[in-house]
Amino acid sequence: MNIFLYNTMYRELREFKPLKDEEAGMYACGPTVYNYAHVGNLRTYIFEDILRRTLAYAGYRVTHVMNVTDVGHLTDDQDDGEDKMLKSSRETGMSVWDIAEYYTKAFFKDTTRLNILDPHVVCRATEHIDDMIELVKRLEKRGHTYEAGGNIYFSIDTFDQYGRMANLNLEDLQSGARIEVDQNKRNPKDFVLWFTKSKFENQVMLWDSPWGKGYPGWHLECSAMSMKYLGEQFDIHCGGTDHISVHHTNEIAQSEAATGKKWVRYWCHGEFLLDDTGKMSKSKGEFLTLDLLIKHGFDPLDYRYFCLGAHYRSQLRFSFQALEQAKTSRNNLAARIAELKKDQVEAADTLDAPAQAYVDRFEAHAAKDLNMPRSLSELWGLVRDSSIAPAQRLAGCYRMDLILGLSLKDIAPAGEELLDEESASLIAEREEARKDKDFAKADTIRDILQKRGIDIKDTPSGTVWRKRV
RNA sequence: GGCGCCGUACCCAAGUGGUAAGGGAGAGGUCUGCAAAACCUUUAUGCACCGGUUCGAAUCCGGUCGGCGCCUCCA
Repeated sequence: MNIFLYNTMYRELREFKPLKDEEAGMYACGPTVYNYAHVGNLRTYIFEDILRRTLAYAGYRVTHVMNVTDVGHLTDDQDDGEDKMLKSSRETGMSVWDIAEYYTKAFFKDTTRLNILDPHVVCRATEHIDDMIELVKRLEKRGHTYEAGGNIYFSIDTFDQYGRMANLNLEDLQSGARIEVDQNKRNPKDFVLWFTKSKFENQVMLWDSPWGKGYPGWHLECSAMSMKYLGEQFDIHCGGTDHISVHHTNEIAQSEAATGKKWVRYWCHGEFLLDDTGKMSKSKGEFLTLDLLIKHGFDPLDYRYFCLGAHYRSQLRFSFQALEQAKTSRNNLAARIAELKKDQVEAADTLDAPAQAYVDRFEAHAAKDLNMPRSLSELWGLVRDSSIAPAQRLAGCYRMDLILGLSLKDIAPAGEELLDEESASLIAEREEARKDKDFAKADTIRDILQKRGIDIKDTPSGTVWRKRV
């Protein structure tokens, strides 16, 4: 299985060839834990999960590293704006450390519910300050830094290829210098590596450094931690599309300037999920969280399925109507899987040619830049191909689910779902009514059961029911 | 201003040179006490519009109109 990924660095699909045979190292930009994740954030982690699962499916030993940004950062490099962690702390009365802990837990609770596999390494910025300081020292030694106004800056003019991935034109950037306000910067796109002057009162996250007590610039952690866990050169770095022009651009500059080596081989970026107003934001009060979707009656996997319906590099507009359609579709899929499992049918150990043909196409679509809409379409094709034996179809579906992550194995066989007593007695009562030809009563009970999430089917061989997923 | 993207059926959404995947919704049929499910049939001679290239274009090129994202902490 040869995987092709769209590489932002070259703006084209390129075959994935890892640094080391059989191994794939990937670093994913993780959350800043000052608030709950919104579903737009989560879309990106679903994309990364698909990437990871596809690599593993293809036989690579994957090392998936993700950072957790638990250091408060300025809202921009101009030293204005607010520190998000501090802001959250002030608003909730919790300490910044507790805030970080609380939202980190909330984040992983969400990802777990979405069947997103835990990264092999989760690294917290606050636990890697020494590594960041070491990196700044290396940059200092190589002449890429300068001190001004108490802060240590990275000088982008000392790095040849600055802005290459983002197609930034340095002269255009320079011309914008006149309107910049930070007099400390030699070039307006220079960025801070280490702050020693905090304008914030109550700044509690401070560390000693050769340049004084302070805290790291926000690009630093990803460079320092990714290299620590994956080496100075590694295969894949991914994140949201918004990171291309600033965050990743600066990471590349400081990483490659420090080592003198090419850093990352494949850059993969997930597109945004939009809401009605366009961009999703956390600053508008209530925003779309996974919990909110659950409150509206959706299963987290409905959202995962919804995301699978669009390609990760396409913007996707969120709407409850579209999510509702995804939910229905997933439910129908589960019903078919349940039907295949009926009568103790087990997945076959090996695939015959007809089922394998579907799996082959599925793999081809996944391998071509993670085309989940197409892959999903092959799943549907297999599921409803009645010329193929249930055991074969099941086996094929399970294979596909290794990448899709829809928990198809967990679906109970038709008629074997757990049922609460009340529903069970309602079903029995309805049976009686039908025997007595009291169809009005039977239909009323059927409606009640419907509302409880139980579908009723009267077949020639008796009544069967199914719990919607 | 710089970078980039999109406009495909009623809805969501793939497809980037060879004649429109899939899902949701709808319609007809078989079945049923009625339903549901399942199965069969069905819903874009056309992919914003106008030109061009080509044997052939939703796909390439040019233009027009419309919509969007990033560039500032954000996935």
